[in-house]
Amino acid sequence: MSGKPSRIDQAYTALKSAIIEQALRPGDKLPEDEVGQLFSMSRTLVRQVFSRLNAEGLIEIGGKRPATVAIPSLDDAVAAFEVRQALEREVITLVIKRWNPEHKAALEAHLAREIEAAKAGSAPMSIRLAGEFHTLLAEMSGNPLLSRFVSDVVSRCSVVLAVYGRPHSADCGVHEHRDIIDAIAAGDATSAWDLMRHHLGEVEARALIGSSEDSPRSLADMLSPYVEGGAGTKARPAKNRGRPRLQVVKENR
Amino acid sequence: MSGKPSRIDQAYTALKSAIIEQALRPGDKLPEDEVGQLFSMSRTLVRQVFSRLNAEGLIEIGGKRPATVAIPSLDDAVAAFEVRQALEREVITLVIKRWNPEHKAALEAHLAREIEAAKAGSAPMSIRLAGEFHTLLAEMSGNPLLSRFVSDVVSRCSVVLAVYGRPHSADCGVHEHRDIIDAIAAGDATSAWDLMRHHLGEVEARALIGSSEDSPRSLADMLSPYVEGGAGTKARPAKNRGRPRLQVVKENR
DNA sequence: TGATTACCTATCGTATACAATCTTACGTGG
DNA sequence: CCACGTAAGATTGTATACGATAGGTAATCA
Repeated sequence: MSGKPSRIDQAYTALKSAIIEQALRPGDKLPEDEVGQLFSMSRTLVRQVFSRLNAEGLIEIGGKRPATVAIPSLDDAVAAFEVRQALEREVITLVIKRWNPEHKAALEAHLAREIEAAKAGSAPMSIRLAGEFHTLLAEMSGNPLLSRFVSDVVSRCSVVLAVYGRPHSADCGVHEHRDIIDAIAAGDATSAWDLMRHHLGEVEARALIGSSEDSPRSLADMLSPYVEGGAGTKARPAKNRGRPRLQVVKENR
Repeated sequence: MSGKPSRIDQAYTALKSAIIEQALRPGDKLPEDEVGQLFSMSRTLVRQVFSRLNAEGLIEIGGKRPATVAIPSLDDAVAAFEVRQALEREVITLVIKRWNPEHKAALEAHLAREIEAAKAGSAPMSIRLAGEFHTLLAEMSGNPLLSRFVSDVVSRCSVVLAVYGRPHSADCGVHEHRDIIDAIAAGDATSAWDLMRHHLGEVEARALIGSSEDSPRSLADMLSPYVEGGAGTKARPAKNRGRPRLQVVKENR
């Protein structure tokens, strides 16, 4: 599909995935040079990556402190779901308008993967796929801008879930995805809207207390599955050698 | 209001204004170091500014050529207005829900400025105020994320107008703004939606042929009203002196 | 022993330096 | 006169260097 994702894109995707799958948790610190070493790039590029992540509300940068994984306020959470409702409503309208068999096939395939992940009990995978269901739907709207906005707001909602959601219940109602697909396939916009509203309401309702214990690990450990090559312990540009000083960066507060 | 807008913010605002008011026209080139000299900052910071402008679809960066003011495709244009409809519908819903006298006063004041600008025949001012009416409304929704999205999409629509719109007709129906305020004040969501839909339809309808003549000028001339201090001919950090080599950068193609 | 202060390290903000690549202009050959 | 190849210049991509500042740590004093 995409010819050559730049290193920036790779790091961006890796960090985004790590945050959404909750390998990095809200409040975790992300020092620029450490991340740079992990991805074998200079702070200049890390900064660009951070800039993008910040624009999507996934991390917070600015005040000369290290960047941190975002901790959305309750207001932010409500706002995100409010906007999400409006956007996904439009998505449904457009998808129904442009509905075709390929769309159905793609959604069915995705749903199958969701079910599989749920059966396997893979929480990170489930979380990721649940979000991707909505971005996939958005892409079918044929409106790239809408798609971008939805992707953005879905990311924000994922972080909200990480902060306020119950630890593990993020299977996001695969059932409900099933019903939404059917309603869209039937061309029934009204009931699809209702289903989506109910579905997002359910997701939002999981915004309750969700204190999860802290187990401090190193940034390298948390990110290693996402770094190309599997770890940050090789392919460094022959500088700053020795033990890479990857220590506890986890924020315990 | 805001304590200290950083130099980055100033440059961002200046360039955004210049683009929206069509002092910079789609296709115009924006070399990093030249812009940096105009705003007395290094390319590093210019890059951050460009990154933000790019995220909002105002300029295009990337392929190792100079950044250019964006030229949205027709598809982009349609997409922007589609999303805008959905977002502004939600705005109306929320504003009605939180309606209070201060909101009315602020909108009336803004409308007065719009009328004044229209009477004075100041096209750039009119264009800017017409857009700001919608962002102002969005801010009253009390949802910062929605506000950001609306601001983003309104910017995109402004550029679309610059590319496809008729040269001067951008007074954006002050009348219609009047009616929308009234409908919201009356708490009549349905008719406010209709009015907004019609209004945006009108704006979108101006996307016809809009060939405007080219009159090559220097980037410094085009931007000088937006640079703090009024011109880029002073306060440069004691380097690269002499005549600043500001030549024709206008893209004529 | 507890609070306070001075220092010191970590980390970021900004500028600059160097390398890669595209654009443009010019000269040469058909 | 036009097409094409080559070289010079302009412009961006990436890395590094330097200065500023916040936060933590340890030593000091009551």
